[in-house]
Amino acid sequence: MSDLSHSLPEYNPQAVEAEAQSWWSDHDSFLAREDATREKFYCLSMFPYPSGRLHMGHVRNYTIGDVIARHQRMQGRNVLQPMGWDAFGLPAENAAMARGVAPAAWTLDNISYMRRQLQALGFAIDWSREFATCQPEYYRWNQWLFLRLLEKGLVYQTTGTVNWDPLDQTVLANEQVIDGRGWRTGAMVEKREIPMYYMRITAYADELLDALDGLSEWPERVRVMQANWIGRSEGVEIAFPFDPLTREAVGADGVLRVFTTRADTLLGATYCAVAAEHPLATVAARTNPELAAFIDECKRGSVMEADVATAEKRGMATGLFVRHPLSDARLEVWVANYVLMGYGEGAVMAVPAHDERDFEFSLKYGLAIRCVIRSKSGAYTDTTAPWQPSYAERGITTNSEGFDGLEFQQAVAAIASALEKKGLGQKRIQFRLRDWGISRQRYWGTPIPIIHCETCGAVPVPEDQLPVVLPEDCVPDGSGNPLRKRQDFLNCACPKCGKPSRRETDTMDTFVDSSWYFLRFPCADNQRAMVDERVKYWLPVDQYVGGIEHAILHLLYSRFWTRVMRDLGLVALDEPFAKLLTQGMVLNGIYFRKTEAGRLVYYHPTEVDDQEDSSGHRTVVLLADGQPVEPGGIGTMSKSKNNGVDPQTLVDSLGADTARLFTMFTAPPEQSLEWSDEGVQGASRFLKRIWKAVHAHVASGFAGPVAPGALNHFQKSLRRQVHQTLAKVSDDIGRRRTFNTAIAAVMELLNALNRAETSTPEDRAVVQEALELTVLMLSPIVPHICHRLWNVLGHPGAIIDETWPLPDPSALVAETREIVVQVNGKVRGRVSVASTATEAEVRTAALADGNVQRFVDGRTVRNVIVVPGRLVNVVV
RNA sequence: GCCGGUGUGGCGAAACUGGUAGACGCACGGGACUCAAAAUCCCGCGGCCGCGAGGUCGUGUCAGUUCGAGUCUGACCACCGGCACCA
Repeated sequence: MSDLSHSLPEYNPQAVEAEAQSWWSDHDSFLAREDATREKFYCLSMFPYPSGRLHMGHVRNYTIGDVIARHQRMQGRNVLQPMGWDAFGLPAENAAMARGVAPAAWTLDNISYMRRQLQALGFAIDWSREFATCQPEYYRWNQWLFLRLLEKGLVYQTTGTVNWDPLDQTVLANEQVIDGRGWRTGAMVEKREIPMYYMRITAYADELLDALDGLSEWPERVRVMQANWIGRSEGVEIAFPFDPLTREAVGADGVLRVFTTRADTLLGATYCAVAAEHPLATVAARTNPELAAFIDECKRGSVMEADVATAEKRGMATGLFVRHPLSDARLEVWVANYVLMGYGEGAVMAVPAHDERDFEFSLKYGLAIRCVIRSKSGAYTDTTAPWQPSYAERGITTNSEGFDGLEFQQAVAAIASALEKKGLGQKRIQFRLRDWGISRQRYWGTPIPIIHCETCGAVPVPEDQLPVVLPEDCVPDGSGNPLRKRQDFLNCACPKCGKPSRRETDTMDTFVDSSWYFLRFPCADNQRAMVDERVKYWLPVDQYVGGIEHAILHLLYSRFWTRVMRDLGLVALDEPFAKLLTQGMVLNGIYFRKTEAGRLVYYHPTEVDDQEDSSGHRTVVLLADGQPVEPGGIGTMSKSKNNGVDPQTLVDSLGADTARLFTMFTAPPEQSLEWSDEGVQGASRFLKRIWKAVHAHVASGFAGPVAPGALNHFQKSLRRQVHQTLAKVSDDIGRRRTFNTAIAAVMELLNALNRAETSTPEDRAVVQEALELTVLMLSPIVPHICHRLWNVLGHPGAIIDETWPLPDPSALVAETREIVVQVNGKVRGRVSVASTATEAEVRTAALADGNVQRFVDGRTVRNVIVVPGRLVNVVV
């Protein structure tokens, strides 16, 4: 064999990959055609934002999708795996500012580069269906559907809060606000209320929540996150009537409405708190400059929920009062920064004894604490200080006038009905989910099809004037939306009265684009309709693959949008994605130095020497100067941390198959994946081993078919392993989607094959069968090398058109089994018994084992537990 | 802060239904081949005790359930993802 190996052809990934790819392209292998007679499989990976080059997250995402698609194809399904581009968005505008190129040109360049990269990775994509969301042929349907929803009242206009940079006079995205300041100007960011369009996703809240139960093929964690996001809660809306003083200030009679899930604690309310944007706060601020200043300050804060929730609790009394709806006590109204205008009524009743936030707030400002719930478990008897989580438990009402001694449910019911009688409250369901604000004050997006006329107001663009085409030659400069300076875009005639009018310059959230792109792939060539009957054949998406970071927003919006289209009669579908796989992030080491100015400078892992000596002492130095660098742990590959790995370099050096194999082998798909250059080498080494094994085998001629009856013990046992591996790999790829364990099993098999005898024709027949099955099993994962090796093994056809093999059941039968013997739960021996052995025989054999006897000897056997085919536990 | 996840050798991980902890790979150590190196092939590789047979401890921490717990329950700690204008 060593003589032969010198003459074997070398594995040259570039040549092998180019050959396979041109075969696929010459034969249109990936073209998907509708065929009602065949079972379809729509395999979709989340389309990329064309940021410039592929990153490892893309490689991982699309390899997972490709493995599933190719495996399904081999199982005889009619597979559609399309690709498109999520082409609108902020990075194009940032690149435009940095380089002075128009976002359109930048985006299109990126797309053509990244398309070549995807092709070089050998993904089985049907490119005939490709589109980008920045093409008018696509986004016109965003506009069309927007107008349909406007008619139906599912789109409406109201004000929304945005980050405002006072120097640049522009709206900032959350990521453009750094420590409360504009990223370019450094000016303190303000909150500003501006008119925006909203989609009424809350109208579907119940359905979106209930349908989660039916998504049995979605990861549990995604369903839980979505359910919490929708956040249905049953509670009571309570009206606190204005005190005479408040009536005077407001100039009218009225009530302060709050929503609470804890109506049982109503008698413990000692004050009310409203958000800074609440009308009562505005009224009070008119005559109170100090309060006005405080409200102003609150409005300057971040609009992000995380910031609001972690900010120190602050507040100020308004001097206005309301009356307790049951006790008629006078309660003061406070403005508090922990009350969100966007949830419920923008006001809460504060029960310091039984709510942690209210408790903290009342301690700080010396407000009354009134305990009205008695602990069922006896965890506490009063709630004065300090806070314990048990204070918020549901207990028994006490100190609550006529409502004492009731359990949670009864208390809520009794108090709600008392309130209802007085006309001061009723049971209500509240969702945490808010309507979806889709207006963006940005250039690179779908224009909102509205015309503003001085006489007629906001007028929808008539259908025959769609699409409203976005001019593609603008170069944003950071000071507001460049569309506002484009007279040719702005000026138009009012569709109603014909007077000169102005076009809306806001564009749509890019989540609109990604909320229905999967419905467009089946019919991307249709210029007359948004979707057509081909959607019925391909949808739902059978397997959707994408990052866990999309678990809530993108997936929820897509589920909403699909239902909206269903209700417009456009599709006959509730849920767009039958099965979901959320892949983990790709991580790499982080290294940095702190400059004298306190700024962090990040170094790429390849620029750093990171070593640990035998005593565990870690030395990290920069290769360039030998001076120390700080290790920053491990984190998501990103530009900002300078720890990304360019897939292109890897594909150019070791090949696409190595890149694919490494990402599939190193971690299970749902977990995060740590980059390792040594691991990549290992993947490449494995491919070389397979290459060599196949060539070495055929170098001495092809073997005949296996004759199972003629095999000796060793041949049988090897063949059993081959078919066991096939069974495991089929299950791992097809059901469990644990590609890492599938690959590990094939590696084990190859190790066994390399040790196998190859002297007799029977030996060689078993090996030939094993190599053929190995190449078939690996072909979805490393398709290029398998394409070649299949031919080398003597098959004239292409492996992509082969059928997925089935294990031979007769090969799986074993004559003996090894049983583990434990004494008191500790392994003390192993015995080999016939597969057909009875429980009594297994038990006898176990007790007869020498080492087992040592531990049993002289003690009483109390119990013997026999787990058939696995182990025996002797309890003494 | 809230919601979700993760935690196992020097490292990435495996153990799928409560039943042999560490498969497979990486790194490392030893050997073969070589003038030498690389590549390749073979062997070893959780800690401690023991010449060995074997023993003993060990799955983030602390408790619990069980004949038996990485797996189930409760409390806690650390890290990661999302939090509505990044996509």
